[in-house]
This record gives sequence, structure tokens and C-alpha cells, in this order.
Amino acid sequence: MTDSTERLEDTGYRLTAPRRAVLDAIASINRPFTIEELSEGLPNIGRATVFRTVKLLQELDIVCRVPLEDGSVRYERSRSGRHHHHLICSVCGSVTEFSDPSLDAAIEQNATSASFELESHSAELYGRCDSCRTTS
Amino acid sequence: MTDSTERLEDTGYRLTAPRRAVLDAIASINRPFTIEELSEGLPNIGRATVFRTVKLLQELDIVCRVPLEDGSVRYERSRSGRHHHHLICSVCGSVTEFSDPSLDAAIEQNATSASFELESHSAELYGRCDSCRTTS
DNA sequence: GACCTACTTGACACTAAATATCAATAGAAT
DNA sequence: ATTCTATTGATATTTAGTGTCAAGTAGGTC
Repeated sequence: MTDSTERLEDTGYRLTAPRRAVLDAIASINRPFTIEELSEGLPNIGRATVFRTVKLLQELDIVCRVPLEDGSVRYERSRSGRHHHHLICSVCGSVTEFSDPSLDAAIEQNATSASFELESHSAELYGRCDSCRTTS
Repeated sequence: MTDSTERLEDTGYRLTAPRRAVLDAIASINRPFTIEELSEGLPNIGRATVFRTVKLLQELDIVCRVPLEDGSVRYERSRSGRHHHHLICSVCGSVTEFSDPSLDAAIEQNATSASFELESHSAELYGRCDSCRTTS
């Protein structure tokens, strides 16, 4: 979170008390969260500000958007702060990041053969994580 | 759409007038649509029915959900009716389906190495389609 | 063809997620 | 300390979708 505040400043954004509060709250949550959940834990911060801050943090790759299989959305602090994909457990809801250059290459290959100029992409994997798989 | 009605019947769903109307409307739209747009073109059909029917058609792989980069969602008649991925043009909004076993394999490989039991996955490619790329 | 019954519909209320507005507030540069 | 502009909070509004339930109808049966 310290380097998150730095990243905010470096990008020209103001380091305000509400933004610090949102960053702290995100740092202390250890699971994917909804904005509502985050907002409930921050009764002194306006709901709109929480939405705005999370949107900002997404742009800075500090937080990432996690689309669930049912169409709902959660957010999570990005571990890597860089491009990655997700393994999303349908049992416990845990989200694991991974990167794979060969997966990215396969995606680029498909774009190229369709004469499509790729700007970005997403890949989400849904299933059961190791511990939920072995525990059930 | 004829085989869509067959697929409805085969699965035990009733072939009702509203469902036919929704199927016809989808067949006549040649671009990704929102439920609102679809519903506007069907003033005699209840909004809830349009939502319900599109949800049903998704389950039957007749229609597919297309998540856009900004988090909004559109729907499109599935050409293949089977598992596939999307090339989504950020200029004209066109959506092209593609399948690639080697892409699927790369995804499965990642799940396996994380001891993750893969149930499903999605991959969306965003950028500029061939005609928008060459026209601009 | 009439009948039955479960599936489906339509109207409407409601929820959830997010954005728009705008006066008031407060970073941070000087 | 002052100033200027980004940011905030409160609230209204939008968008996308679901829940409820009485009324309607598809399609199998006699």
C-alpha cells in the first residue's frame, strides 16, 4: 500500500484522506470484495467516493476486476500489479492470479490470423481450487 | 431459428408466441444487442419475458453473452452454438466468434499446474477488427 | 374438439451496481 | 497563508436484472 500511495502521487492524483482509507481497507481484506462490502467497512467515506477510488485503482493496476461466472463482479488487490489472468474457485470464491506467456501468445496468434489488431484481452478460469478439490 | 425452435422443444420447453417473437427479433438483428434494445423492438412482449427468454437461450447456446471491456454486457446470436471465444471490436462493436483447441489447451495446462479443477473458462479479445483497422 | 394442468406470461415492485450533479471541502504548489 | 483546482459527500438517477403472483396458454389426454 505504501507503493500504492506512491503510484497515486506519481500519476498526479492527490493523496487524500478518503483515498488512504480505501487503500487501507483494501489492504486489510484478504478476499475478493464487492464495493458494497468495502463501503460498509468505511462508514465515514461516501459510497460514490469508494466507487470512484476503486475505479481509479483499477486504472493504476492496484486493484483488479474479477468477473464471476454468474455475471456478478468482485474486486481484488492485484498481487503482481501487472497483466494476468484468474483462477476463480466456485466453492470458496478464492481468486488466484497467474501469467503465462504461451497463453498470451496463443491469444495473439488468434488475433493475428483474424487480421484483428489486439489491444487487450481477458481470460478467466472457473472451477475448484486445490484445497476445495481435496477437501470435499 | 428453425433449429432454435427445435432445440427449445427437444429440451422440453414450450414453444410459445412470445418465445417465437424473441427468436425472430434476435434473428433479424445483425449486431450485438442489449436486452433493452431487444425489448424496445418487441412492445407487445413483457420486459421480464424478454430477459427470461434470453437467459433460456443462453443456456441452450443459441445466444451468447458478450462482456465488453467497460464492464457492460451485450448479447449475440451464437453462430456455432458451441464453446468459443470472442474478438470484440472497440470501434464498430462487431463480435466475431472463434475456437482454438490450442488456446483451450493452454488454459487447461495452467489449471493443471495450479492443481485447479477446471469447470469452464472464458476468453475475450478486445481491439480493432480488420475493416475498422484498414478504414481508419 | 374439449379438458386439464403445469409451464409461461405480463405487470409491477424491487434490488444491485454504478454514474451524474453540484455545492462544499481540502490537497499541494507558491 | 493564500489560492486554485481536484476531490468529496449527499442525493438523485440510471442501468441491468430479479421476485411475485394472478391470469393465460401450450400441448398431452380422452
